[in-house]
Amino acid sequence: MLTTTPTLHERVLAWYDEHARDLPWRRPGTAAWGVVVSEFMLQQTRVDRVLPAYVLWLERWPTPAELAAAAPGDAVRQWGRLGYPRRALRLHAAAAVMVERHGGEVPSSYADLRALPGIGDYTAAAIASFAFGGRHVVLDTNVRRVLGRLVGGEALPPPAVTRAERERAEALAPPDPLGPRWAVATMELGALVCTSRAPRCERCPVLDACAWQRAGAPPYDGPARPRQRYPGTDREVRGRLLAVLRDAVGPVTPAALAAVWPIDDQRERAFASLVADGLVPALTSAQPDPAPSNQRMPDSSGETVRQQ
DNA sequence: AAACCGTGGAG
DNA sequence: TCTCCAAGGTT
Repeated sequence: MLTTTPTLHERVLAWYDEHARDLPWRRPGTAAWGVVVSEFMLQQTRVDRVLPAYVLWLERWPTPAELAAAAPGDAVRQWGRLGYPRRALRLHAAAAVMVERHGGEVPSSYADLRALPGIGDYTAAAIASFAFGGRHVVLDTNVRRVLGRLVGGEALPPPAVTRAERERAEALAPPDPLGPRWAVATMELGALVCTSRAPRCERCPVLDACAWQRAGAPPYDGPARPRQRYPGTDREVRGRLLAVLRDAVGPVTPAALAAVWPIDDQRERAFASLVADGLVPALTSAQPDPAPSNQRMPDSSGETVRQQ
């Protein structure tokens, strides 16, 4: 019988068929909205942390319309400690646009998706591909790393997406029959095998074709990657303020906020940025439950004030 | 276009 | 322990 050696594409897809994780947003029948929610949550957040949050979110808001009808503050609270809580506000805003301009449905085209708040190049391509079967170049950190090693022969991709990377990804897009699965498969390969720190090259289905491996797996030598500091920065202060505001059952006193960080001007600056982002307004707007009026609530100018 | 925006787990 | 960084987006 006639056998031909599998192509690189076929090998990656075969690997995916055997090793892909069973993630809820990949299950057949998942609504586009589920894909949207998963993609927002997965922005800079690992799968294992997203899983429980994803389930709870969809139980509470199974459709864009239901989220859009909720208060933004509820979205931020439901977001919990996933991180980057502006994503919760943007997801809420995106749901509102879906209701207002797309009949309550998730738009299927890349252009319409790209126009929604919180959706950039990657997320638009991902939703269009995964939820609607479109074929787009999906260039996330995993794909960038996989292609960078496999084709480019480099340990890690440069700090920002380059044109060369995009052209390389387009050149490698498989012919039609393999379709949009190429994107998920390469992402999964990057997540499980071709990892950033300690790649499991023994398990790689295309090890023999890897330019980086062939070159002896040289270390990264590109431009310095910006290191993200956290301790002592405004981000840490924001995080602490957020935790207080998010977890508060009733009104929040200025003293409770002050207790979070001892440096007054830094704390006030962080607070002001939370106001500007809409996070403080969302978290301190009148709740349906507790009685309003003379509650002491933070204000936009400083942290000392009361609710209207 | 460089810097900023949370949080937590892995190595 | 401490560093790195994780399905990015926005300004």
